[in-house]
Amino acid sequence: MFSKACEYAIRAAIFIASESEKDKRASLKDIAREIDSPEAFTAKTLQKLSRSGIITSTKGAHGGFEVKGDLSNTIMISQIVLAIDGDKVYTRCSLGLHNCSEDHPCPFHSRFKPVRNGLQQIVENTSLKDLTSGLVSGDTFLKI
Amino acid sequence: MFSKACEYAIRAAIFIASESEKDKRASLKDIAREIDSPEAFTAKTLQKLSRSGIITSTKGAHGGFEVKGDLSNTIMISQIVLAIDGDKVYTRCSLGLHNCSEDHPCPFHSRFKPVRNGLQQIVENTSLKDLTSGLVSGDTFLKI
DNA sequence: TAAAATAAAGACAATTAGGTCCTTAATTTT
DNA sequence: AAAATTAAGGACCTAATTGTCTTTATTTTA
Repeated sequence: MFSKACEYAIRAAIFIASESEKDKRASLKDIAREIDSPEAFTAKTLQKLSRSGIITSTKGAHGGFEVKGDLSNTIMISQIVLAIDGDKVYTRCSLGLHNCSEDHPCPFHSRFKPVRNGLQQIVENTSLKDLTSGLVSGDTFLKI
Repeated sequence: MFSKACEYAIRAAIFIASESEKDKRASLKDIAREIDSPEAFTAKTLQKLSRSGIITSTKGAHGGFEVKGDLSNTIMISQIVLAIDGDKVYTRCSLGLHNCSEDHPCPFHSRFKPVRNGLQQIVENTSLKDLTSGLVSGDTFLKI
């Protein structure tokens, strides 16, 4: 579904947002520990999120990553997915046809469409903040 | 979503079923041509389908692959997916947690569940025959 | 100003997925 | 019986993804 990089990115973003709510920056080391991900690889995906403007990074002592302002309310999960995996999750044909469309559908097209659209709706309508609150309340988890 | 191998398997099965309806066997060469897939690689996935009992194969001149009896009515797409990709499409956590469950959910769990279940329902309730009829009638396509 | 702490960046390595090739086995046709 | 046709199987190759390591740049603290 999502690539590993994207999975790490979403989990990392949730952790970073939860720290940002406490006005703390999250260091790469802390992130990797809290989401149980490979540090250097996670760094790469965080760089992409940073370049996409979803998070900001600061070097030096007490540096790290943060979500600026109360932005976590307006950042949608779809933005993270788009930054890392592109839009292929929503657009790709389930049977791998290159030109699958309403006009030229694969045999599975009409049945698969609701699933794909459902996924798209959910990632577009779920904010980073939505996912952060469950973590903060202790109802959801980022590792194991 | 599905692996390439699984995409080819589903497309191949649909073509084979459409030929079986005409009491013809489909040769590997024909299959690869009709679904526009790499021949040798497709052969591997057809071997898996064959070992799983979903299709049967016959060697020698005028041999090839077929769907026996009127089985294409009782073969569900889920069986093909299971034979090639296993059940991870329905079971895997969207954020990659190893033990994600109702008791220990990832932040995306509750939102993602309907999508995953929707997919499962669709592949379990769609038969090979369902997908074959659109092809036979010319309404759906297996390539490009 | 020097040292420490941190992210950025690029080169590299390992793993997995996707794909090819060649030989063998089985069946049919001649 | 010999030749032709087809799938099976194994070894191999390639590309993409995932992951590591080392150096550099930036910032803060001592």
